[in-house]
Amino acid sequence: MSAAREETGTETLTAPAEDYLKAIYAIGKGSGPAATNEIAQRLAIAPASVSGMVRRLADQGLLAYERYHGVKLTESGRRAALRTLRRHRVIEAYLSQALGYPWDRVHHEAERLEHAASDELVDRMAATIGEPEVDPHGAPIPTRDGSVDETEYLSLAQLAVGSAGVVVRVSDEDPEMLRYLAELSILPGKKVTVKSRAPYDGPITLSVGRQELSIGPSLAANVLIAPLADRGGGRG
Amino acid sequence: MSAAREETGTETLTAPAEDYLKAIYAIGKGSGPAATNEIAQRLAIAPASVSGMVRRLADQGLLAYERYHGVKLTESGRRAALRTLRRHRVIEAYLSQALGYPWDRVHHEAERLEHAASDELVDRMAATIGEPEVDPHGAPIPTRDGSVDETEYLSLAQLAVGSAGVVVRVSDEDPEMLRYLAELSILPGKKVTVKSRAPYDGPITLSVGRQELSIGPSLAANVLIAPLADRGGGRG
DNA sequence: CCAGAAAGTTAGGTCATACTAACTTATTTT
DNA sequence: AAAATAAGTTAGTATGACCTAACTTTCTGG
Ligand SMILES: [Mn+2]
Ligand SMILES: [Mn+2]
Ligand SMILES: [Mn+2]
Ligand SMILES: [Mn+2]
Repeated sequence: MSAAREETGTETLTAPAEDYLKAIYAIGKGSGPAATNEIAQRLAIAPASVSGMVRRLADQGLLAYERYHGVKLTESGRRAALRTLRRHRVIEAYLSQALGYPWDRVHHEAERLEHAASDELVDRMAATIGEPEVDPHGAPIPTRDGSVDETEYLSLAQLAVGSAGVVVRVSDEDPEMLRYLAELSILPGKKVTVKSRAPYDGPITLSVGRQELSIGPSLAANVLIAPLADRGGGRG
Repeated sequence: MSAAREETGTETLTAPAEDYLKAIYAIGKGSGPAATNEIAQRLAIAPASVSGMVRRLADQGLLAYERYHGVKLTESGRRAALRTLRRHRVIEAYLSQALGYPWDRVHHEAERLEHAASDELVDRMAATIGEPEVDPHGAPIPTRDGSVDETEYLSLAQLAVGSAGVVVRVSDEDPEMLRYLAELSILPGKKVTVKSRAPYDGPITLSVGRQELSIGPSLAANVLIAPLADRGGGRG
């Protein structure tokens, strides 16, 4: 076996490479293999381009790649992904807490800064705002040494009718959605109770605080919940 | 004249393009033309590569380029250069003031962040630290609308023996030099008096506060001074 | 189990940015 | 003013990252 250019140590990754690794990590959280098409879709890139990039990343020892069968992160790839994820989330938290940046725009800004900020800067940011454990959307921040809370939560769309939970996390990419969630006051930390769910992708009615409201299932799918132990938490 | 692709508006500049524009601005402060070799040297790039890049920037309407005779910034190029310079210096000031970043390392960090930070972020940073007018090395920060103080100062190497001045600015790129200057307490705002200068590039003796010290001319050339009006300020 | 659909790859471009080597133009020196 | 030197450009190559079009492999459902 003619060993390809293995990881020689810490050759610096390009911004696109870091974004690929993050995307691959996000798909199947490092467990299952990530499909070319899904990577392509997440990054808004043609599948053909993904094939090419994936080969390069595999040559660098960051991915295990089997032609026609998707990719998985290697240990080294996972470390790199988590390093970028930490940067991204610390930056989001810092922008939000230290600079009053609105929560619907931190993601876009962090998406570029994550590739430019040094570890030292990121650590200083984290220290300055008191070593936050989650970003403004509730996503857990990996630690310096590369561990993360990988708890999987139910989405609001999966929560059983009648049960209650606390919003732990919302998806962070769509500014318009974030503004709408804030308007409805569906925010990390808020307690919600599912009142009803209409069939055939119908609206979900819930109470947040003292208000009652009704949202569509695709919005609900973007809100993750930690169930409060009362009336069972499984899918309804 | 077959008009090349003129500036169509605000096509986003790449990081290398922004660095070229900054370098060209720094050479001859927008007045004289910048020589290919000098651009190459500042950016640590081969002269041949500069020829290529300069042509592309000229095609974008950012430079006036005459083959074999160097380049000048156009109005649009100058604006772009000052936009990047503002980002760079605000970032340096912010890192230093808000995050306690040491002054010998802010430049390196800002050199990357300047290409990733949005105008909004830079403006928030500036606001947070009270709209600074100079960066940690004393360089003036361009305003949002693109004006800068372009006062030219004498260097400590040019200051007449016997005359005094205030350190306004030191060059910012070499961390080791910056640490040494801090050690000698040659810092922006400090008053210095030139006591003597030995011929043939000999050491320059000066007093800073109550201490007397002696530095080489190449270090002195990196320290800019606002003369205090007493015993004439011209070259000695 | 096999045809059609879906998924994925290769082939062949493009663009930006850099390099070295070879050449051309400009400047300086004699 | 010619020769020598310095400065600058072109030619040809490489790499990374993207694209579309055409092809191949895998999956699926009848
Ligand atoms: Mn984000
Ligand atoms: Mn990114
Ligand atoms: Mn600087
Ligand atoms: Mn830069």
